[in-house]
Amino acid sequence: MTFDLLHTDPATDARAGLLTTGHGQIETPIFMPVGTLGTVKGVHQWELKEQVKAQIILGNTYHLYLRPGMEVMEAAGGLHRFMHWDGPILTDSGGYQVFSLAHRRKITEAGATFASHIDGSKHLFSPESSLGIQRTIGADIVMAFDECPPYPSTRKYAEDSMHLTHRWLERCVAFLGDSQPKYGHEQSLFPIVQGGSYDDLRTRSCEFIAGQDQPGNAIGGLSVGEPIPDMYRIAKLCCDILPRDKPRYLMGVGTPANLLECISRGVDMFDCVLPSRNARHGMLYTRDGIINIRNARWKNDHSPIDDHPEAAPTSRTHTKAYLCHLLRCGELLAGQLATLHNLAFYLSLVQEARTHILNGTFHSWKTSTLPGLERKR
RNA sequence: GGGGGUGCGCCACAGUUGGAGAGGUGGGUUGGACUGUAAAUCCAAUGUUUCGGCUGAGUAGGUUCGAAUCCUACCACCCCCA
Repeated sequence: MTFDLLHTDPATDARAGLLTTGHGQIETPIFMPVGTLGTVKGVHQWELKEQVKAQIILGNTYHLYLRPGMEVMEAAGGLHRFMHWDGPILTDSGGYQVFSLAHRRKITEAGATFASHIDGSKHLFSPESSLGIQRTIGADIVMAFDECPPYPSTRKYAEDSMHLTHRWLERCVAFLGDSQPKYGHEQSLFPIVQGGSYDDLRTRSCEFIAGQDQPGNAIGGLSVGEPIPDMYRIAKLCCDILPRDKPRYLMGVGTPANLLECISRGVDMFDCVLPSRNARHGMLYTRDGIINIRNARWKNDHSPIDDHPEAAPTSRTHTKAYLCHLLRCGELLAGQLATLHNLAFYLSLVQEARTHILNGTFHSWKTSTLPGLERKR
């Protein structure tokens, strides 16, 4: 994998780059739709490519390991072939499930033992097993197995957890060095910075992670309930330390405004379930603010969902009243149209940011764009 | 025409051996939440009020200390027979 840093905005730390993987190129800054179980919920792969203009999507190690399981995955020839997606894929390591399924797991030095949320059966996720699974899934970017600690965490917990994540990282690096890709394309490891909301821990973690000299670096443990100013402060602190010549991935972030703020602090890659999950729950993101399309006020509004030229084609041809109706009726097409809308919006927003970075107009564009994004309509 | 059954809140359903309940479940409606997806999920409100209460179980009576519950009449709906 290679990363070409094309331009850095003079007024901010925003960067435009080009990431080249075994399954094609990614223009950064980029937003990566989350496709936990080998599908971005409600959206077909054709639509992802043609309408959303997704350049890379996520899969999840923990979830794909439980279902369909690695026997099926290997027989399918990996996730790209299994789900018929020929673009780049990044897999999360299961580290987020250490956080989100905390009540179902136990952490030891060896790894995290989960009681499956499906049938209660016990499974050990270790740095080695997580990376082994990610070898079988065949993602282009594989994530280190980490502990994502909750917010708030005591300093002692955050520090111990950070050291554990660091020790696990060394095992991830060793395992990857001792194993081979299964499907003939390169797999690149991204280590993950932890350290909770403690600046000195974050600094130490960034230095340790950078020292591993992997193809890219990730910032984890944010967007877990901390105040937004803390998220921004830590994102900046990390970006200031993590190497310039490698992509920086802020995991699990965020709202459209979060994206612009973090792009301006030097983040290159994002993923988040908000645009897809919230879409299914009726929340639409637009340049003019946030719409809860279920609200009574849209019931008889026959204007397009979004008439912006970069909006999803289905958002220009279908009306708010129609989507409101579908959602209230629980129709499957509602989730599809709403998800297409939000993901296309996210991708066009970061693409527009990229254009402005390359043109040197990012700062003023960001300043004028931000207020509209978080308005409630 | 005869017999049987059922009637409550926006709707449906369930429940009641006489000790009220502005209660239950589901739906609808009106809002809200959601940040490396246990989420097409979850939460709240949904008679009226001057926030003290008030009114309330088809309608009108009756029995009773006390009735949504028992009795009578009527009304509505459902089922069976003709």
